[in-house]
Amino acid sequence: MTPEQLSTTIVDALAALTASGGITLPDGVPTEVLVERPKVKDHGDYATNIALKLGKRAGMNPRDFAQLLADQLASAEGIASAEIAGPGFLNIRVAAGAQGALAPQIVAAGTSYGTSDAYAGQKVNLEFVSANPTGPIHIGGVRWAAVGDSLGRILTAIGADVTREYYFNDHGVQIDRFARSLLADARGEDAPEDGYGGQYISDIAATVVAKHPDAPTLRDAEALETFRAEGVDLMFTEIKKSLHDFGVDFDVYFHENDLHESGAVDRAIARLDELGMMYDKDDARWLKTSEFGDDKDRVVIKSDGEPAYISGDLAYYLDKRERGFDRCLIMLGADHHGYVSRMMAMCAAFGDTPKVNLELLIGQLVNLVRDGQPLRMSKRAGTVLTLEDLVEAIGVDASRYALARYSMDSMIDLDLDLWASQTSDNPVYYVQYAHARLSSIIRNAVDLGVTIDEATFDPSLLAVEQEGALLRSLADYPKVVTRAAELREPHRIARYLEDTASAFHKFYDVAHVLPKGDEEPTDLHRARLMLVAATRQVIANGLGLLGVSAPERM
RNA sequence: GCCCUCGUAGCUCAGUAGGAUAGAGCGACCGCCUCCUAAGCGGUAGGUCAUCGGUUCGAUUCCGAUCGAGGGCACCA
Repeated sequence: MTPEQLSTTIVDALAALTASGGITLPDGVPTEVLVERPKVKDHGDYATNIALKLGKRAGMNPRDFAQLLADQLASAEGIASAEIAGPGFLNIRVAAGAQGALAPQIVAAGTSYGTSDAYAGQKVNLEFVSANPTGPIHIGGVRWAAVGDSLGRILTAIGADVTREYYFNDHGVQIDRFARSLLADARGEDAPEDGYGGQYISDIAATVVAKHPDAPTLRDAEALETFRAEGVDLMFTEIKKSLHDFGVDFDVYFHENDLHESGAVDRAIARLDELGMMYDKDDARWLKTSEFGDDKDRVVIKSDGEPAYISGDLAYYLDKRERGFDRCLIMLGADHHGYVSRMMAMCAAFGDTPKVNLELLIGQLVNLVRDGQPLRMSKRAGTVLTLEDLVEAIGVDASRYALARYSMDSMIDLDLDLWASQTSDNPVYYVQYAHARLSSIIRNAVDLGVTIDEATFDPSLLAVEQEGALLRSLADYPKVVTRAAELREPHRIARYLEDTASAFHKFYDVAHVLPKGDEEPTDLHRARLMLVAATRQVIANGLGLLGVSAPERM
């Protein structure tokens, strides 16, 4: 019995009551009922406030309504008891057998347990990281790498056709600065005032010179072009590699330059012109974003005839839509939140629906802390904290878990000492340890001749309180995945795994799974082993959604 | 000045499709290893859910104001 099944059971009971004339619902019987896990254990396995919601509509005291529903539910299959509490809550206990039946279902479903078809048929474009190729991925971008990739996995799990996309800003002044910084380094000059510093600039410059020994001595324009082209290429390759090593691979690397060279920008502007969204003023061309909630209109073509930055965004968005994406999600740091209203306005100007066809996910920034002191970085000074630095300090698993574990709305201070520690302070180990313990039990079961078999499995044997709690936790998983996907909140998966790992450790503490000493395997051993196998599957599936490994041994 | 996010236990953070006694980990204190991994489990202590007001039968959750923290407000990219 999962919460979803219980919801259905309650809906059926409401329908039966309506049919028998016991209650009258003016708006009809709801299609689903909110079923919660009560905070207080004494309140039962599940609770619903449906009587409070519907009582008034039915013209009844909520408690009377709840009483009728409780009586009806008492005879429903899988329900052990239904009691009224407080103003009209219904506290429900599920029969032990009904709960335990889930375990073999999970084992049979395997990696597909928790997946659904909620987003089946939807083409989703997920853009994240998109760091400029002017330096290594720094700490600001790493959060999106971890969270974005995880979100991609989660959306895939609910049936979406996900394309991970990286927008490569290889056009404009930042690239010029990068090229000038490389050239200056190669010529042994100081870095330009507005340029980039750091060892990586010297390394790249040296690599370019090794390939083109005469590059520094060329005329400025030619030299710059050489360093630009080669430098961007090297940086691009390096960024791809470090992301790959982090477990993040993109389906599409989209180059901004292509938009300008292919005429896509002109086409997008022409399209908006047709829609009557453009006008000329002060020798510039403007987009009427203020008609759709932006603070003011935005310049698309500057008075000098050059396209403004937003022109690339217009073309890029249109391109995504023309490639057939129903939903375009873009993950950005808090320093970009000012773009939200203009991007939404741009979406509306094209005649699309903001927040449906285009969604901007804004996440707060990350600070690294070591020995209680924040680590400050400066691009100019070259003290850049990179993805590699983080991985070197705490490893890929801990990095990804730590970054995905918190709500994107909250700023996080990542304590490197904590996340590097191999102790219980460290949440990623707590979850991974549960998986290792589960794996160990399953390994040992083979040696002891305990096997799982759905045909002989007796769910009613899983009657200990901690077994019920663990089963209910496993039953929550599909809903957690759906919620995480719909709310774009991967951290819910991590928190869920911690809860489930906790439920397992508690179960482990009170229920010995395998036969001790010379004991012969019993049905109870086999039933518990089934629960262990189901739990391991769920934790492995959840860790998979976070891109974190599920170790067999620790 | 305007806009966005946040403010929950000593610390780091969950939770709010309005609900019953607000949760976890860490830190502190006290316990638990002849048998499946003690990277674990149990217990104690710790809160006016920033403040004030509003809506509601009911607000940590929704709305408004105030205070505090971070970020952002170009014909830059």
